[in-house]
Amino acid sequence: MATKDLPKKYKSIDTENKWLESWEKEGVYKYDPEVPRSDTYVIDTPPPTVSGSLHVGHVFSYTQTDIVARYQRMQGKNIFYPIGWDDNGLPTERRVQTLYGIRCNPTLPYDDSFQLKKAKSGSKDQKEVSRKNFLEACQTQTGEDEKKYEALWRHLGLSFDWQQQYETINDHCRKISQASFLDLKEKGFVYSSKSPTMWDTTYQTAVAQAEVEERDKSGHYHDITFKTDTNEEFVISTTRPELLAACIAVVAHPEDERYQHLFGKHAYTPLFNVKVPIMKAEHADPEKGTGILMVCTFGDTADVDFWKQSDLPLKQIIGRGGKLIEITFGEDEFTSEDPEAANKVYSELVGLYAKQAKRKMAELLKEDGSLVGEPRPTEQIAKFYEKGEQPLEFISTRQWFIKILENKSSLIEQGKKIQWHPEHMFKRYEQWVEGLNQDWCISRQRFFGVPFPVWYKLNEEGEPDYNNPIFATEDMLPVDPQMETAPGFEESQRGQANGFMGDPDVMDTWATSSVSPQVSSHWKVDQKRHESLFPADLRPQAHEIIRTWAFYTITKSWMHEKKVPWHNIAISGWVVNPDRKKMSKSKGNTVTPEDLMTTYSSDALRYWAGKARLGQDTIYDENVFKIGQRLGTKIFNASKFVMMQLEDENGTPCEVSLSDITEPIDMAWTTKMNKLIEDTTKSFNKYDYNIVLSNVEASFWEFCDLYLELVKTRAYKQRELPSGKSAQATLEWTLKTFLKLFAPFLPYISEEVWSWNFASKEDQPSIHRAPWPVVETGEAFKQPSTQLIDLAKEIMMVARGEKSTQQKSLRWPIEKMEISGTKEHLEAFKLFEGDIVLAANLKGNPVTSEISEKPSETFFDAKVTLSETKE
RNA sequence: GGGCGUAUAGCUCAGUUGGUUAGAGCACCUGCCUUACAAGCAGGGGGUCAGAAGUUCGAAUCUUCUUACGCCCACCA
Repeated sequence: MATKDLPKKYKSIDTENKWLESWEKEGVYKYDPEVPRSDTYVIDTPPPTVSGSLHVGHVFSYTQTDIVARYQRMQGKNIFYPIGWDDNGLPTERRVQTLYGIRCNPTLPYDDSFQLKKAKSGSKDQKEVSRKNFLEACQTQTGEDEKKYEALWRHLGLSFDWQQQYETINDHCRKISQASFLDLKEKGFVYSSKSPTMWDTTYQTAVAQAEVEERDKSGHYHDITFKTDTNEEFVISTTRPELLAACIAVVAHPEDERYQHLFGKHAYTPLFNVKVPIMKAEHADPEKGTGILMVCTFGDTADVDFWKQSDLPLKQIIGRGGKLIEITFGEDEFTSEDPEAANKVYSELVGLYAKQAKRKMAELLKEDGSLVGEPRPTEQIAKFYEKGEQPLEFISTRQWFIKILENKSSLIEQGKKIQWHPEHMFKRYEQWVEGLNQDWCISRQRFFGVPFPVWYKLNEEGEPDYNNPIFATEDMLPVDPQMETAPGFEESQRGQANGFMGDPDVMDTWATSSVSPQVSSHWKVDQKRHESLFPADLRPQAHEIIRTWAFYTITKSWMHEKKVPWHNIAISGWVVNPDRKKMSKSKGNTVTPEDLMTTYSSDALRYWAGKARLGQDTIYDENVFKIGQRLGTKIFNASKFVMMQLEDENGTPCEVSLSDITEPIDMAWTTKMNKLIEDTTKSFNKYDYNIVLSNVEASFWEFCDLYLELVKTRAYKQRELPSGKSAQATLEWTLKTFLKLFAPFLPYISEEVWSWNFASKEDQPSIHRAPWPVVETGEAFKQPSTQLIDLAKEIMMVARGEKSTQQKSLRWPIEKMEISGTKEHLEAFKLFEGDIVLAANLKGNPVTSEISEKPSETFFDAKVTLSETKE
């Protein structure tokens, strides 16, 4: 292409649209399954949660992975870079509920005439629909969102192989997830048990330790008087008086002087008159409250621990929905000295949410005279489900668990076998594993997720036999036990006495995400493919999910095959506000990535992401987009200019090759570029892509402002001579090299310029499949030092500085140039004197004089005198 | 309370194994239409490298302590 046909200005949006279509059409990023594992680079891409829209944080981290992928591709690797959508789980359910105004009721039958309609915003009415209808709605919605996500990712230039696309709810993922469950069961890592579990009352599901976060919560101390069976009194301080009916004991620290006389005695709870033992407990802190406290089932983890190692009864009064459930004093474990009075009090509480019950209880205690003074406000910290709004309760339910606790040390060992980038992120992993105190609860009492491939026999009373579950076999997968019949039964026996029932739960979304490498490799489905893709080379992810995604993936890979899931894990930082707090999604969405790409270009956003170090938080700063955008424009202009040097008056390109590079200053430049290639390749191999971009960027500006300025006249005016050819050959090779170095970061502008001439010259239609530059060894790169460039730079600075000080244009002629330097430096100067004369617009030749010592801070003493007139 | 990270110019960040006078971009000031680029170019001002002590001929860089901020974990009566 001749430069006269190029547009005057660079329009990124047109260029980007052109190339993203072309890449897909030409299959530039396609994975080739025939290439051996050793030449393949496998990425375990995070499947983004499909719940609305992507924000700048996604753009940031996904680009960083893409940069690595593109580099590896140019290194000649066959890239396996799939993209999946995480559409499982609560975020989708919540979104569907509000968008369509529907709610799942698993007892309803499927309605095939049901029409999905968007609900009016703000409408609180929710129509109940069957499980199947609900799941269909979820799939419709995620399908829509996924299309939007895909469009954004494509425009951002992420080099996925779109044919490897998957959704975590599809048959394949369900099959792998269920196969994983069965394999772990087979290997003895899975068990189910009924025990107190952290429970979210809003979503009515169990949650795992990893999904729990702590938040500040204001509460009130209630000082309540208890009486003992020896008619003594003491006061406990509690923030949860509503659990009084669930009190099973009163405890104080074994060495607490104040309560020695009470140990071994019993107390009566106020209002309910329940006789409970007064016991010693290490966890009671004499400094807190009154030092004596009630144990309820369950107020917190300490209660759970205490209950577990005691023989005391379990009194569950909080129901799955967070309300106080029906109980009767005088029956079973709910003993009371005065059941009638106790039931009367409790009748005022039953059906209330815990929060309401707390207030009611305060009133009742006050009337009763058991409340000392008024409740006192206090700040406390409570555990919340990360997506929930109400504090978690401990509720005894049956759940599936994976055995983590007995395998901690093996799992830490596995973590050590993986290269962490940055290295210190391993500490987070290690510390998390060390601190675990619960097995991994993988069952959730939800609907949109992967079901457990399990049924239970029902006995003659219709009660399930949990001790002898019926597991599906692998050939049945994926299976939905709610829809499909248990082996050995007829569908008519579902729910009948002596029949069967399907396990109603679904798996934690992490139970699926944690097999993402196996989902991609088709573990258990295509063994040959699995072996060629597993373990992966790279897992990119954010640091806050080291405790979930990274940990669970490492765990499962170890349990299934005693292998690490990947050899490297790259942890991206967060995008933060200037106050260093994580940018909230809502804030990030005020400016959408689409807007930013239109305003600044995809390359500009990628520039911003590429400048950030792995693991380091980055401040959201649109200034950086501007700089990236400017760089794109500069590459366009400079490239155009270089091409102009490489064609004759008719626009016909000149043929030059590396052997034409003969001028010492040109060789000094190529040598400098060689060093850049060497350094950047080293950095890239260490995943320090941000250093690569900074170095390439700085070198490129030096190329434009120094080297190009220095040799352009020679290249143009001496085009027929060897000296001109030397400059041309250097310019061509340098531009080609820069384009390749920029390509992983700025795929659009580099592809655009590549397409002008290099694509046909190098016989490689896409720069993204062109080889990464290697350190050259030919004659053109033999210049022993790069110092010539520095010498030339110094002279240029003196000339430019004088013109600037005199407020003259840079083309203003120089009358006289006097250079003093050592013999060695003057000889070096001779090598590029001609370029200086041309570039500085010097009349005549420089006057040189030899001095014995080099000036202290410069190479030369240089002085220029400007001409009187511009001519 | 435990662990990890960060602190360099007004702002955003580089600074490789300790080595002359600590760098870049943005912003600011002064100029300049130069075979591409005014979204450009040239020149300039601006820093006790968070603080203290130590190791060293030499410290932004290594050690110890302190401070501030961020994150993870623990503390939940």
